[in-house]
Amino acid sequence: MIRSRLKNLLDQCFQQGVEQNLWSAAAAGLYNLETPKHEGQGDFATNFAMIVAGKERRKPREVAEQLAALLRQDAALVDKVEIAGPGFVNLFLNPAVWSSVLAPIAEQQERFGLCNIGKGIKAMVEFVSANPTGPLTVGHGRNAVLGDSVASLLVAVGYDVTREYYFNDAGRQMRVLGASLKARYLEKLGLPNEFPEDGYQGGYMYDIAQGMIDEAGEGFKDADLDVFRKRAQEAIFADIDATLKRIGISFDSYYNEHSLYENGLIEDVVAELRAKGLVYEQEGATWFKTTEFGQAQDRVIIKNTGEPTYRLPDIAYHREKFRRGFERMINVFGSDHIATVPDVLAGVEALGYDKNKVQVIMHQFVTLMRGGKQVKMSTRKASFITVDELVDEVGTDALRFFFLMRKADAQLEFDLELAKAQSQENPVYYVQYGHARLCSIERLAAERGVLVPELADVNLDCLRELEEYQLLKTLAAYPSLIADAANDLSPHRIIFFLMELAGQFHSFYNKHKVMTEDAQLTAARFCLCRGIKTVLANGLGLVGVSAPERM
RNA sequence: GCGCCCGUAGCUCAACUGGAUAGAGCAUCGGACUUCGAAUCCGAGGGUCGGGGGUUCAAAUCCCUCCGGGCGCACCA
Repeated sequence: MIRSRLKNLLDQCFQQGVEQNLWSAAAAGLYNLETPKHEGQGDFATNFAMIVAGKERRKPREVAEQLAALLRQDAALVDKVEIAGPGFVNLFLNPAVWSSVLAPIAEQQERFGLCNIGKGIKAMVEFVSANPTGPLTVGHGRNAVLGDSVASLLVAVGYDVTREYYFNDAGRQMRVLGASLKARYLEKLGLPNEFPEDGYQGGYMYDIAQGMIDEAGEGFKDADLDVFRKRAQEAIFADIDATLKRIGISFDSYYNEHSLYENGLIEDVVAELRAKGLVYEQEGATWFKTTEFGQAQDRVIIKNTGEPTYRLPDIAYHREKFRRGFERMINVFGSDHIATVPDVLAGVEALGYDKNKVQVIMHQFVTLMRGGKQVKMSTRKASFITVDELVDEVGTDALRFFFLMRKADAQLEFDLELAKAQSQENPVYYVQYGHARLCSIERLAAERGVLVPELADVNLDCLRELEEYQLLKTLAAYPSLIADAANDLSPHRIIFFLMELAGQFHSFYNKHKVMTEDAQLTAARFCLCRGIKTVLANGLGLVGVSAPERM
């Protein structure tokens, strides 16, 4: 790509300078190549001179002059070099260079923008991981979309990605769930019942109870609590699965916390920690010396009841991730789970694994607004908005787009009323409309019998307008944007890129005709449009939003 | 009280991870459809980057401190 060609040139010049004793090798890898914000500062700029000068106590502009002379050698690529400000070296590329981006797009199509910096390394993205106690809520929705898009990004840059859902269908939580269902079941039959104090109050419990009545009437009235637990769990999981499918998410594997017990992996971890002297007994409980790993206090891993706390299975689970051969593990958590992270990392470290291979994406809450007032949500109480309800209101595309519009560590405000009202002027439509428009141009060309040419036969030098130049530049930036977004685990960058590309296209469209009197120019613009269409479709696909041909 | 996150235009958010004159979208005001889709475009106004110190050629970005908001701080998950 153009950027990497230029980066190579810059590195070459750096080497040449070292060989000619213009500067030492001290600044190797420290300078960067950036795209300036303002017109007139070139297509690219480098802080090279300031970095080198800083290392050697020289004047930046003097270094800049030397670098500029070296860069000017490649006249095919570089048109003009200017020194500006405190010592920036601004590079103006030969205009013809930019249109060269259209060839790889045409050639690679839906693969354009992908790369292999992941080198097939096994990576896991663990997300959602909600226990089956109720439908997915808005917070889960953000987690799901974020995790899925991060996984897609890693796939795009060449990792071998597994999407995993970790859940627990045992434990106290689930017993309460079973008891809640039984109470609702009996209630529906008009029989005496006892709803648990901290039971699950959502209306979905009645639905599941009704299902049981439809199936067997009173047949379950003397059934064991466990039967109810199982019924509830299965029904709710099916529901969660259906919701996830609706928003285009599927998992490669599900990992049940309970299996860690069945396979004796929990005891293994305790035994191993004990052998390392990292565990002790106190007041009937078993403690893990997390203070040895920089924490303020030790933590209980087995309660005096003999039951492990959540930490122990979490640690065992992460050890399994390592044992299964994952080199990179990413966990997507809501901010309310932040406290669990240091404990798990301490456990991983204690067991002799590299904790740096585990990365956590922590996203802040979604604050749900209704009529300017915040809606408080709780899974247990009936007052929550589900992902399903959101999809009903705004659709999958808008939902995914909205959840990705903010970086993970910022809170996300979701105004229901606005989301409904905005269904016509939603930002997602802005991008999709660009794609639909491009499709429409092609349809019209076909109707008029205008030949859409092969790229090889087209003279791209006629793309001389400012808008065309900007579009080509943006298209050329797409591959490095994907790499950066993957590197930062920041899918929101794709959203912003798409809005910019769509915006540039809309401006271009309003100012210039694609189909003109000039056959050469028309041909070149067709090629440009196809490039834009491909990149829009690729970017939308990466974040799981559709690219409609009509709307 | 302690830990993590956030504070940028009236509102919701960006800012290529330390770069040059801080940018978009809503909202407001004013323009553009007999011509490839007006779900669009063009223009205008709007800022002590929460306050204050520091680090250096360069700070919204890093460090310290204070203020304000969110989330945690269990032998719940």
